[in-house]
Amino acid sequence: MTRKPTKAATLSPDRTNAKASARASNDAAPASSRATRAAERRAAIVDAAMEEFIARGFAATRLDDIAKRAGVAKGTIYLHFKDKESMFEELVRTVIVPVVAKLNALPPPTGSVRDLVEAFAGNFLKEVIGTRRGDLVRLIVAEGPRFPSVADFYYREVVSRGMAGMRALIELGIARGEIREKDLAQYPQILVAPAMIAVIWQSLFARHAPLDAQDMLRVHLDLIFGERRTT
Amino acid sequence: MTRKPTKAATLSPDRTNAKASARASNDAAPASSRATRAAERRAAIVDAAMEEFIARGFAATRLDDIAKRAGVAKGTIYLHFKDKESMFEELVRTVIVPVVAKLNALPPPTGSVRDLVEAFAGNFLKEVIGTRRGDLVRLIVAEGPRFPSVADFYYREVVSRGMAGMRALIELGIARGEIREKDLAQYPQILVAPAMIAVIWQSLFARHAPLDAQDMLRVHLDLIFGERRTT
DNA sequence: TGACTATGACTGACCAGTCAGTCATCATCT
DNA sequence: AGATGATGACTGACTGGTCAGTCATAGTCA
Repeated sequence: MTRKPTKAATLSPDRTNAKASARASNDAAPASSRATRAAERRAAIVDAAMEEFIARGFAATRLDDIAKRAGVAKGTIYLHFKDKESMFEELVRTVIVPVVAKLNALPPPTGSVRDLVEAFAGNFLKEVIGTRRGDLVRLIVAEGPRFPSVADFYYREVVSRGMAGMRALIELGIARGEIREKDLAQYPQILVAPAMIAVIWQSLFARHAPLDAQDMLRVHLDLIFGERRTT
Repeated sequence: MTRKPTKAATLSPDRTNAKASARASNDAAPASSRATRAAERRAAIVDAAMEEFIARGFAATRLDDIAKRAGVAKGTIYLHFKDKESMFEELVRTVIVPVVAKLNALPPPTGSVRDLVEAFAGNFLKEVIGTRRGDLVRLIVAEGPRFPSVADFYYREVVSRGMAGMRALIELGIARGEIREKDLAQYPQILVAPAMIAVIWQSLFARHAPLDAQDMLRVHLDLIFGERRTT
């Protein structure tokens, strides 16, 4: 009963309007090859899906909403993705791969280990904590158990690499005498734990008690490296 | 069309069987008053719901499954809870309240601050990390943004109290000279971060790389209090 | 024009929530 | 004590609505 039969007569105008507004998002891009257009649409779908999945979680997200937000018809989604599930999986891959690429392009180890770690933390603060990317991390924590393939991918590409990198950094710090606690190299998790907590805190409790993540990370690094002497 | 008319004749035996098996779970408890029975059923529903929500998340959980697991008809659930949503909210309250009660029954501050914190960590390790309770924490992180009331409740009852308690402990440690880092009292999050990470790690990555949470917490405490001298 | 792409109405499965009916338990009367 | 009626806990088939996925049709580009 909710479904209106929708006379064929009203159909055509509707379609035209819908299309016009959909196009509005790309806008003024006449020199697009078919392939380029397709890629743009795919990107729009990925963005929209990310937004919706973060806001509602996998199960509660409607493909109709993703389509509307992307300015695309529902059927179009199925030209790019097999089904909802594999869309979610590919989405995570698509968003995470560039981050991993960035991490691999590590700045060459110059200066003290503390400076390195601090640069890292600064980056994380700017690029992850309190951003869409941070929400994605929370989403992975949320959906991980129901998407082993996503959890596996995330572990393989991000967690294990990140841990290895941090461990190397810690070992360097120990060798140079900047870090006292020898066993820390066994648990790089301790180094990154406050950063992860900050990510989660921002999306759950920022409303109740805003957290100065930057200052917290500073204190944490003081704890590990010893208090900073000058400024 | 899918629904079979189900002859009335087959109905009666079915009912009897269903009831028998349902009763089987309580079993050999003839001395139950109406009220007692009702409480037991409610508890069974809460347990079953917890299990299902943890395994599938809120949106993907079917009330039919909860009912089946609890050995109860679907309608019975609605005698105890208004709807799915408020069932979830009450579930979280029901499970968390006893934990809070336990925390309020703090052991009197005897011995060093490190011993106190260590006892605390030991408890957390045993009672939360790698248990259903730990999974519940992950569930709250997962569903929090879609259930502000749950996030609020959790913040009010657990997080803010926990933070206050930890802060007091840290200040005591600083006053007694056990803790160097003065600013730590501003961020009790740093103290508990590795414990939270352990909870999340266990439910996401234990399969790939099991984590010795106990040892990790030991290292973390060494970091804060300085290396243990004896033993 | 012909191949390819996009559309959105439609279908079928699925599921939260309802409610008419059943029956164990309890209260009251004889 | 035993019989009779009242109560409300419990049941599960059913309803109304939702939504993933399909496909006939329409549009677009080379």
